[in-house]
Amino acid sequence: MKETLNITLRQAGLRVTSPRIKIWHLLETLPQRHLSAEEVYQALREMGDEVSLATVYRVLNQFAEAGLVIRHHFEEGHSVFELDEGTHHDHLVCVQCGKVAEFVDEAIEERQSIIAKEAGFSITDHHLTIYGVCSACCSAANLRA
Amino acid sequence: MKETLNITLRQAGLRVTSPRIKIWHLLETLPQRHLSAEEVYQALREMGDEVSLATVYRVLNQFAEAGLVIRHHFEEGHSVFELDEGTHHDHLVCVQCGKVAEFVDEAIEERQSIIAKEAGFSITDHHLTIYGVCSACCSAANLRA
DNA sequence: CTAAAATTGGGAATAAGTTGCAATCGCTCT
DNA sequence: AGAGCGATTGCAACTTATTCCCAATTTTAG
Repeated sequence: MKETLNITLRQAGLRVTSPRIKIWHLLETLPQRHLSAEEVYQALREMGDEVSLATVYRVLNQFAEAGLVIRHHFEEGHSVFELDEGTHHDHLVCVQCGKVAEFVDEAIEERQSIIAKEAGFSITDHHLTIYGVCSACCSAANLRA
Repeated sequence: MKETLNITLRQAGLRVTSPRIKIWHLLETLPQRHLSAEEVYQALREMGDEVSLATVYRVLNQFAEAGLVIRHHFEEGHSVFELDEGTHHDHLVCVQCGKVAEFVDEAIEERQSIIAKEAGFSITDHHLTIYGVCSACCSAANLRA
């Protein structure tokens, strides 16, 4: 896996540096797949792998540029990054706790192509995000009420 | 129309003030339906209707809260607002010229509800945006190539 | 191992949006 | 129409998210 990263970085024209390795490793191993720059920074700091915040931002931008990660703009006022595993999916975001779930729906994908074609658009990308309250937060709200 | 606004504002629990009238009027009359707070501020200033930027932000938030406008988070790092004409729609954004087109697709809407239900989410909102190159920009690109 | 080029850290700078507060305005009651 | 009170505004100071600047350090080709 380490080899893979070296090669990947080189292909992207990026030198293999400690911050880049740490950030990549974090994204690869953390169970939470969707992280903000700040969260990446904190997570690294907590595991003793200090990387300056400026560098976290720079590296995430470079990774995004190189297509290694995907940047999302949910409704929170900051970007969220996720490793690009090559498998496209859309998102369900809990507006209460911020948790993110993923899904794919062939029917929707298909309709999108049709719509774009009808409008004369040549699709480059698309983002479908469903916002709502997750089951956990729903129950919590009910208890409180 | 003026009466309508008065009533609408009252129903939202908002007093009928000059900034709110100006901003509403702007959103109603400008051909460009999708505006950022900054753009609203500039447009007003250009037509001699000064409203402080802080107030523009406050009013747009209140309008959004009251459901009079819809707030979008496209990929630009700032919110854009659009008058809510009551007809839900999603967006096609040209990544070349920035033009925004709207569309609705019942099949997609339906699938979304199903997906949310399956995930135990209680939907509050959703944004589907298709990014691509519009026909005009496509032809332009072809001519150049 | 060396030097040039890339990268980093840290703080200052910027952009977008929010907030505290005193002055002003809109609305209700008379 | 006028008074009073709470809502609203403008301004400036403050967040938050992110980028920029630059001296010091690290990578990598040779």
